Amino acid sequence: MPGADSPDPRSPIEPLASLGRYAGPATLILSSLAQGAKHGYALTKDIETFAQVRLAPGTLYEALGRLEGQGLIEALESDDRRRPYQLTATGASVLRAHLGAQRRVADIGLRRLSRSWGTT
Amino acid sequence: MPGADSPDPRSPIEPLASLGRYAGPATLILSSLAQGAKHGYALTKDIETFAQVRLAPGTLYEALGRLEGQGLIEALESDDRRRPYQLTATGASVLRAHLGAQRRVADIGLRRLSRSWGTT
DNA sequence: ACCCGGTACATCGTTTGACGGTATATCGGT
DNA sequence: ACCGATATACCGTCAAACGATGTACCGGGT
Repeated sequence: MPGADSPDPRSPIEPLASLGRYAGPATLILSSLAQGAKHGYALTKDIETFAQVRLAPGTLYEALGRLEGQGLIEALESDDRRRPYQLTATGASVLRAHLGAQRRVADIGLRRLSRSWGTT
Repeated sequence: MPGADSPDPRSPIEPLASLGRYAGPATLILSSLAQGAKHGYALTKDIETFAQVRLAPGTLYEALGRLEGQGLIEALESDDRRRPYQLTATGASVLRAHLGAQRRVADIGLRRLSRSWGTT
């Protein structure tokens, strides 16, 4: 029986997040921008769609500021009130390395899981 | 050095971490335990090996406490001074869901990257 | 014309996780 | 006996994540 008598399963098992502070707003933003330039609000929506994660406005805009300061993204000047950002070459290579590592780690974990906790 | 004309590339592009606060000590710990029960120090070493991430002692033991409190892992009584932990059934299913989601997101990001920033 | 909800961004205070340093103790090898 | 590796615990600090709040503009419906 899926342990129901344990101390404090504080949240009901949401896939991402739910493991303490969610790890990667930055990763999600960069992954979204990998598709093409977007402004903040569009990022929120896109991320919500492809990752099922809702970033709080504070999280989003603060992360954008940081990523820009690190040269991973850059702002495009806007015609209207929207502030679009695009990935820089550095950003793309950092993201590639990061996602690669993340994917390798996830694969290892999943392999270990099926060995000891076989779904099969 | 790579990309030196941007504002503040604060760290030199280490694969994991380097994107602000690293996201997933909890994930790493659970993934390590998916292989079998381990005590704290052994976890540090294993994680260092399979993920190239060095968890600070504080990070490790505090995370262990939280994970136990959430019923995702449980302590085994020890013969000596080591405190081994093992994954619970809940922990295994949470981990599986999390790694699955993480892997899907990573795949999407990588696919987007190769479309717009072709590695090929 | 008016209102309302969606779009869009900025800023602030609080919480909490990540981190590293320090302390402590034991064990094995030389 | 010493020293480094093993092993855990307990801090204080810092920054990131978050939600709330505030602002403002735009378009559609009534």
